[in-house]
Amino acid sequence: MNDQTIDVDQLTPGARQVLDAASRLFYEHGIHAVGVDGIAEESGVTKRTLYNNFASKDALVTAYLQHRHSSWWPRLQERIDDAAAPRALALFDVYAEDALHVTRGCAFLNAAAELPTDHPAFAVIRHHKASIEELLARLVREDSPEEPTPDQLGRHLFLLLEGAFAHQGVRGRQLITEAREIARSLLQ
Amino acid sequence: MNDQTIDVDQLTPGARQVLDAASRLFYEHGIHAVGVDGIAEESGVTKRTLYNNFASKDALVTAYLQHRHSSWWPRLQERIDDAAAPRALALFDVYAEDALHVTRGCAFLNAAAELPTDHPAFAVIRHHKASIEELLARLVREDSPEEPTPDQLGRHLFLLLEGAFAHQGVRGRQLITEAREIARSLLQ
DNA sequence: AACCCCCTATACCGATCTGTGAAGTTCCGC
DNA sequence: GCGGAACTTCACAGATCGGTATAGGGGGTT
Repeated sequence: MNDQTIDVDQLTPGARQVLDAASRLFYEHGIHAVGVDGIAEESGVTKRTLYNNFASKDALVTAYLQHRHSSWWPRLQERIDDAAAPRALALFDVYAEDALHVTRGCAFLNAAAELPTDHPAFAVIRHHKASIEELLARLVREDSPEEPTPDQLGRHLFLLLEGAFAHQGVRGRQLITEAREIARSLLQ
Repeated sequence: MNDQTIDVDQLTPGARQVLDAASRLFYEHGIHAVGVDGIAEESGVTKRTLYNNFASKDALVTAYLQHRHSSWWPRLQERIDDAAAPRALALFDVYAEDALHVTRGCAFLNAAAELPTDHPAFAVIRHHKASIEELLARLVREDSPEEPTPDQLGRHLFLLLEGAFAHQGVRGRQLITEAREIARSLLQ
């Protein structure tokens, strides 16, 4: 399924440093505001090493989002597995915890705001958001089988979650806890 | 209140062309992806004229968002005035109509994703979003006085609206109509 | 030993970035 | 017809952009 995911453990040390530095800088300052010179300097590696490991800046941007998704997703799954019904609230909990260091909102929506829709990374963005929406829909179907319209409830929770997350960089992190409270009341 | 708004009618013709072209390009391609050379070329004026009317690219970015808010807000108010209760749904209607040409989601959230938080335009972004949230809260208080927690319902609608709008560039425009349907059911 | 891979350093490419300088033109109100 | 605002063209500055070139060092495998 995820044939494109980045296996961090098999990256060369230099490549790992490049990806880490690029992730920090892209998220903090935006993609177009960060140059490859800055990434190389921040990662303690020369541009030659950067281009030995990543074909282009665009490829590095794609790897940034792929890695962000593929390292976060198992952590979310773990929290879902440990949660009691309604497990959908576990997503809000994870987002609320992340909010302490994820101070500029959703990295995927931020990237979508900057990239052309035919950029290779755009497929990663769509995959990430579709995964979350499908996960919420499944959790609602399984945990609230008496619900007459589980699909609509799933989308309802998705909009609450993403609305709060999208505004995190503008409004701050209390919005996500308010969204969780609203979601909790919806799930009885 | 709005001492910083741009009065389009008293801009010089060249300045107006610059602002229009910059607005198109900033929204379509992002702020950092667009250079002043491209804005000058697209607007049919020279860079000299651009800098005679705007102190810097940052000032032009700020004017772009100020104008976008100050030209859209009266149109929204008009629709609110003409709407029947619950008037909050009129916001969803306006967003749904805008979606036909506003294909890359919210210009203010997109800008917030690219700009540093101390950029002058960031205050415009916060003002815009606070205005919408306050408007929704007021409409709910006035139209649904029987509601036990009108503030929470207002925030609930805000999150639905903004969640759908934020995803418009990724998921397309049917999400906003689904959000409207959910909002309608919440308002009975 | 030879080889290969990954790394280093430094210099360079053409293009583009924001912003400025100087000088000349068009148009409008007085 | 004059002044001035707004415009034009052209050139340029200094920096930075993404990306490449050359040359060599360090360590592990065979």
